[in-house]
Amino acid sequence: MLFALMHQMDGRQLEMLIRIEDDFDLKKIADSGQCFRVREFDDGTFRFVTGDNILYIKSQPGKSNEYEVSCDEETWIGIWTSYFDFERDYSLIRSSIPNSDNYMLNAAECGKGIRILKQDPWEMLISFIISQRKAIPAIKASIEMICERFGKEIKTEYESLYLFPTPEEIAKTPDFENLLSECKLGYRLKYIIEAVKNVYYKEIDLEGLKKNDSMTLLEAFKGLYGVGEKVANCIALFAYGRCELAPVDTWIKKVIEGIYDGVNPFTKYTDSAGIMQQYIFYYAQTHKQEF
DNA sequence: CGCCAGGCAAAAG
DNA sequence: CTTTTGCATGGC
Repeated sequence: MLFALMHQMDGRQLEMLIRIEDDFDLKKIADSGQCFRVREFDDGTFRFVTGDNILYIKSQPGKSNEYEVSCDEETWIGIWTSYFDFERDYSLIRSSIPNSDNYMLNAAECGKGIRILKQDPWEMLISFIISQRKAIPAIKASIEMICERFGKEIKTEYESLYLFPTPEEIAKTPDFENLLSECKLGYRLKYIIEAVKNVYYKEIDLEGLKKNDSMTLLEAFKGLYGVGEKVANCIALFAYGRCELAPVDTWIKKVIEGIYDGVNPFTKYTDSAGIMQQYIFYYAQTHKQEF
C-alpha cells in the first residue's frame, strides 16, 4: 500500500488526512506539462479536476508525506487513487535506472515526485490537439476559454470554476463553431470541431478503447483529423496510462540528438518509458538555459 | 522585425 | 515512401 488513510477531520472542508508513502510532489505534477487545469492557491493548496470530481489537496506543514484532502475515503479510493497512479511504485521504477544512463538518473532525481496522471480521454484529446506548436500558458488559456463557454459552473467554498465540457455540451450548443472560434485555437479550430463531431456521433469510442492494446489505441487516435504520432502518444499515456509509450516532442528530440547521439533512450525502459519521458521533459523545462 | 512554442496535413520530390 | 511547406497566435 502506497498510502494510508488517517483520521477523519471534523467540520472542515478538507476533511481527511492521508499519508502517501511513494514519490509525490504536487508542485512538480502541476508543472509537468501533462495537465493544464491544475490550480495552486496562495496557501499551497492544489486543486485537481477530472470529470465532475474536484479535489483540494494540501501538504501538511512539517510532515512532508502527509496531506489534507477535501474528499471522503470512498472518493479517494474510487477516483483519486487511480488518477494519481498510486498502484505503481515510482520509487522502485527510479531505482531501476542503470548507472550507465547518467543523464536519466539526473532527470529522475530532478523529477522525483512526478506521477503519470490518469486523466479523462476526451479532455486529453482536445487538450493535446490544442497543444501542437503552442506554448504551455497559451494552451491553458485556450482550454480555460472552452470551459468558460461550454462547461458547467461549479461553486465550491474556495472558488468558482468551470468543468471541462462534455462532447454533448459542446455539440448541442447552437452555433458552437462560432463560440469555439473565440478560444484562440488558430488553425487547430477545424481539428477541434471535427473531434467534437467524431466523439458526439460515436465515430470513435473513447471508453471502449480502454480494452484495446496500445498499438490499436494509437491507430484509432491517429485516424482523427489533427492527431498525429505525438498527440496520439500523449493521449495514450496521460488518459489511458500506457506507460510503455514515450511521446517524442521538440524537447525530447533535442535531448535524443544532443545527449543520446540520436538513439532513443526510452525504448529500453519497457514498461516505464513514459515515466522516464516525463522526468526528462520536466528536467528540460527546468533547465532551459542549458539548451 | 524575427523566431519559436509538447505538430500536423497537404503538397512536392 | 520521404522531405518540405504552410499554418494562427502570442511572448520574447
